[in-house]
Amino acid sequence: MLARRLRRSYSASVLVASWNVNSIRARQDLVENWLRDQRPDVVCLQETKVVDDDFPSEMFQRLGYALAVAGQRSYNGVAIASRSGLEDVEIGLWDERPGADRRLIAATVNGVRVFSTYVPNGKSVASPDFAVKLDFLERLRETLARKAAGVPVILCGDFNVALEPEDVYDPIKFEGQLHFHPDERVRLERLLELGLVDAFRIHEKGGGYYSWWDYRGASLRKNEGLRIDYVFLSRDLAERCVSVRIDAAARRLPRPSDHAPVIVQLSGPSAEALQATD
DNA sequence: ATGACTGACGATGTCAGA
Repeated sequence: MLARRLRRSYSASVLVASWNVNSIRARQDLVENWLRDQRPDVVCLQETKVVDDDFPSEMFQRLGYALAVAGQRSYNGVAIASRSGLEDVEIGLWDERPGADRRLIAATVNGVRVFSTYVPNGKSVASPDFAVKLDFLERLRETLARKAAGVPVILCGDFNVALEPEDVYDPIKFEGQLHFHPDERVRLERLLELGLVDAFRIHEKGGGYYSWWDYRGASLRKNEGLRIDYVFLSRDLAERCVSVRIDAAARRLPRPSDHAPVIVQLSGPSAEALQATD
């Protein structure tokens, strides 16, 4: 507690996390323990898999988080939790239709526009779902261009795309396959051309760092994973990004999500703007 | 070997995930 007060008082640093939890209800205790341990200021969640009325809101309230949720029955679902308040919550892409999958939510945290997104998996490159995935990435780019131009942005989520060969455990095997097909990588690169930076790559250029490992077989033990969960920062915030880590330990806990959280630490004036006022 | 696990829904299986 003292250390946290000191950090908050003197180092002006905030933690922003993104985590595909693969069902917030199945993961409620694990997430609560993780939040108590890591104390992130802002958390973007994906694959909550629950309608809004059944979201475990009390747990987040108990821990001091304001909450914005966009869920649906069985599948998908995104949320943003913040210890610094949430304003101007918006659900969906800029041209969202009623009944669409719940895959995007945005909220403003002290002047920073925060997005939590769950990009469609695509099923396989040959599937019609792959075209839906490409279309979602394009419309996500349009949404950022229209709704968040010129303001500090944190775009978090499970993008279901590995950007670089270093982001897949076997780039030769994955080339042209789902999660590492040129069409989806180009779509994501175009989105980043709006002026967004992959926070993880600010400080780490090497391979072997992943955010997802298959539940099946020995994927985790052999570190055969994919880095498909990202925190993207607008340039002003990227300049204040002190550290980024993927909390692979959370993937090794009992009954884990198949995704690990990504945690970004920001310092400086923008961080102060994001900071809790407690 | 389009498999292996896991969760939701709601049933003793099917779909989706990545």
